[in-house]
Amino acid sequence: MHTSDSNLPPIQLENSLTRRCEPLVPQVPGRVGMYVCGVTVYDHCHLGHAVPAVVFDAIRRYLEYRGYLVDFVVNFTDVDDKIINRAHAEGSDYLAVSERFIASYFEDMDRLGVRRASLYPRATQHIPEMHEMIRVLMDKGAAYAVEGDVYFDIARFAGYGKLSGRKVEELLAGARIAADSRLRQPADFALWKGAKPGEPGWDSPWGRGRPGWHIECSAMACRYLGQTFDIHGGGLDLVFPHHENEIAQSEAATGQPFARYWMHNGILNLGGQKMSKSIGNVLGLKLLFQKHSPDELRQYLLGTHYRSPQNFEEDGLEKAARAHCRFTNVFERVTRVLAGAGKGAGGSEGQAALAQPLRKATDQAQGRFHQCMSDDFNTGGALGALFELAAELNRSLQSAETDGLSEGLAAPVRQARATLSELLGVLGFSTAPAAAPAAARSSKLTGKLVELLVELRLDARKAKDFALADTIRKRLSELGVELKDSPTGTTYSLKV
RNA sequence: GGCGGCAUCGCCAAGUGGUAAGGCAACUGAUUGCAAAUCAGUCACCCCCGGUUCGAAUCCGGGUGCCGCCUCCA
Repeated sequence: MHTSDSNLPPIQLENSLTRRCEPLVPQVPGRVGMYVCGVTVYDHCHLGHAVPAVVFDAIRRYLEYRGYLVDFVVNFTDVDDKIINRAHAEGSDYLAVSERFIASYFEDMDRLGVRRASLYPRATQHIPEMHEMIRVLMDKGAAYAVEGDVYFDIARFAGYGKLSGRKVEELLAGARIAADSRLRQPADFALWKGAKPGEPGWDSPWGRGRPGWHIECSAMACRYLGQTFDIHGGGLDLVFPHHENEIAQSEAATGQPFARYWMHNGILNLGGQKMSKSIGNVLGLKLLFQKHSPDELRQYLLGTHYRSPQNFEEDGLEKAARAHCRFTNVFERVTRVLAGAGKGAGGSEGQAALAQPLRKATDQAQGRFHQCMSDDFNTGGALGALFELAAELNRSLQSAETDGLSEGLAAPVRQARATLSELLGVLGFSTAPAAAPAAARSSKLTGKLVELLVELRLDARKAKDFALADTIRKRLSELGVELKDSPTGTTYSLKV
């Protein structure tokens, strides 16, 4: 990994709390504490869940690339109404449900190439920490118990509304909040919910019950990252009430600022509405994996800025897949040309003139990549820079493909490939020249069989039996094997 | 109703004061037995109306449209 390089632009990010772009200055130099809201594990993940996962994965990777040590915490909400309901419906218990979907979550995220966070704390394993925070809030008079429930008194926290821009007076009116006469004001929220019969519960000073939704994040973030930490992330849809309430209860309890920077990813829409389980317009990841590779999904998700809303279109993933092909193609090509390097000495004259522009393009791409990523993690712009490098690399390879690669051009070509590969890696793509060629991905027998057909087809082409050659290519294509002829031979690739 | 966000080529999408990156699609040409890939070329005055400025997609005011949140939600 890189160490800090003073030549690189300082990292700036848009802070939801201040609504401004601010330089990232970690509390502890060289070290970033980051907490991102994970999922409530009551079902499989859909594409909407992949947005923050992939986005913050890329952010984390970039921070580490820049030399920061990142303490990255992602929570699981493993007890709540939906989990309990599902358990009831299945005749199992909440643990069985949450365990199953935590496993499913890891399965999907691993496949997506999301690097594991430093820690995945679960709500039910941090009941004592939550009790302690609630107790402090009670002692300070910021919380009150009613019939086994404990509520946070928003009137006792002066900063309430500072994240979401809401005014307490308006919340007091509480247009859409069902009036609960037991509450001091309608917008007070539960820290602890008394357990109803048949519900899971934990003993507490206020009676048997379970945690409110917001308290887990406060308790676990403080436990692992400290009362004040650097970055708190999550979906834009969590700003209110979830994150607002996290701030209120944490800061009321500790008297310290909670997260210093808040980052919110835009929401993925489908059919003009948020992709959401309750609306029913979701695309499950497991389903998408049948048609698309992890890199294609990542290309789609990182093609747009993380804060922008993204509207899912029918052919959106298809386009992203085609776009990503440019990278896989250029890597294949470089590998092929490098393998044949030295075989033909021709073209050195013309190729010598290509070396310098390629070096320059490599430097430029690197510079632009950093410039974009430093400026609030502009992955779309960064990808644009990488496409330009890919194009320059292709340009350089034009003559080398037929005439052989000259000695002088080989070095900058290797350098360009290394840079492209490295920077794609920073964004979390698995595309890389070293990545197993198609043949190695398939079972040995499949590879040998395809090679056999390619050989037979080559004989046919030599014999000018193009009808047979085309039939072989067409039939293989129908089976998901794409053949590509080039001056240096035929290569093939397997679809997904 | 309140609070936020967004509006750039057919589609996706960068760009935050100096006359519009990139990708997909399309068209023309090169290459190819044909494909694919690749290269070259073509393809936008930035939702509307005012204002500030020598100069605005970029700043200010006013509209319009879409989305999110205010209930569980990435």
